[in-house]
Amino acid sequence: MTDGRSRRRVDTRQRLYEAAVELIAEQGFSATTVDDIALRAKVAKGTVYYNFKSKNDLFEELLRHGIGLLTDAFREAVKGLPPREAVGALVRTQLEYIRRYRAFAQLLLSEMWRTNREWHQTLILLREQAIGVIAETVQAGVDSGDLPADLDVRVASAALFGVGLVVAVDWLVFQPERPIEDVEESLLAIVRRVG
Amino acid sequence: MTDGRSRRRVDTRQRLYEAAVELIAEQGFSATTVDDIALRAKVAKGTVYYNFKSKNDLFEELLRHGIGLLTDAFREAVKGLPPREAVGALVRTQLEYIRRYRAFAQLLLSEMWRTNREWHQTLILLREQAIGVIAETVQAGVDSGDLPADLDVRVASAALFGVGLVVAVDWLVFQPERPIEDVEESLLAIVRRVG
DNA sequence: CTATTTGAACTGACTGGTCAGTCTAAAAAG
DNA sequence: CTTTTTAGACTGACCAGTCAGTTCAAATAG
Repeated sequence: MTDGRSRRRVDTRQRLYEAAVELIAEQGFSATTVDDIALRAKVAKGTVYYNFKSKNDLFEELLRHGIGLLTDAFREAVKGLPPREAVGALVRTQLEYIRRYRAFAQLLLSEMWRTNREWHQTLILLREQAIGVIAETVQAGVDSGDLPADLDVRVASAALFGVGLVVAVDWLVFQPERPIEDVEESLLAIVRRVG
Repeated sequence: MTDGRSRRRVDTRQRLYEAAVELIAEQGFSATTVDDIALRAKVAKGTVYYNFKSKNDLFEELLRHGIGLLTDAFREAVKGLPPREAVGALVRTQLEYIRRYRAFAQLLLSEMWRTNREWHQTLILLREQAIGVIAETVQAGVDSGDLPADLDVRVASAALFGVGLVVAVDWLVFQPERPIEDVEESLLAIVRRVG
């Protein structure tokens, strides 16, 4: 499990993830070649195909991996918090995540609303997963009376997720010099109605 | 060029725009081939190259065309309106625009925050153009005291633009059966703090 | 301790297909 | 007449995926 062999393999896969995520964030999936990815990961092309069954497969696993980290962070952030504070915690967690995994967030923003791609079904599932955690929190808020009873939980949660993504990525791409506090404040100001 | 002598040519270009925008919205720029575009536009491949100097060029002109329409609509919408109502009018206009030019909005959402593509500079300029109109309105609101004086006009305008885009496209892609009124309401609820 | 074996991990040249862009000659439109 | 469109063959670059061969690290034997 953790002997030298598999440690090496895990390491290689990690390097491939990192190379792929950066390139795809910048150029998009189709414009990124497997040779590019291998080159940036400092690995032979064959190694990519030893570790993943196709370019598509690499990308799907990448999506799973990245969104898995995000939903874990969400769950951790709201654990034991009362509804009112929980929504704020989700926003801060998302922002923190996007700052840390900037390239992944950029990639997600670009590919999330694309239909007609092989991985679209996977993405729908993963989206459900992430928004699901938000929805639980929002629902708890509605139940406890902290949030308005007529709030459409599904729509509000999806909007919350999308808004955070777009505002944060816009910040990273077009105004990276602004401190994160400003962005957090803007985002919370926009979202205060819901949260 | 557009003075009636070439009505036929304008028509062909329009058909090419429409074909390209749909395909690129679904699949992305790189995954869309020139042959596909020509086929869908019911035009010979050579005609594409008679009208545009390259695939890239076609795409850039498409961006200019689409964002031009949006900024025109923005300007028209706020003409003569007091600041308070003007922001609401912008939101409604953007939503209306996205409903009408769904594919273009989807494409914009996917390509807007991509760096390292040939058209990135063009996109920055066009973004400035659209957000500029919003910023004028927001600034007028701040000046007139309708909006808080400490509001960062630039950030707020960019957020407004991005939020509208992502919420509307999310609606079109994932919940198309919902009536537009719901979405407008959600969006206005989210944005009420700013507008 | 050193030598040998094993299978997992990795390599990179190669293949078959795809695609942007070119070109032609001729037809259609205005 | 000129401008625009057609049909489609062609080229050269590029690229996903393959595969026969190599390296490596750990296990086992001597």
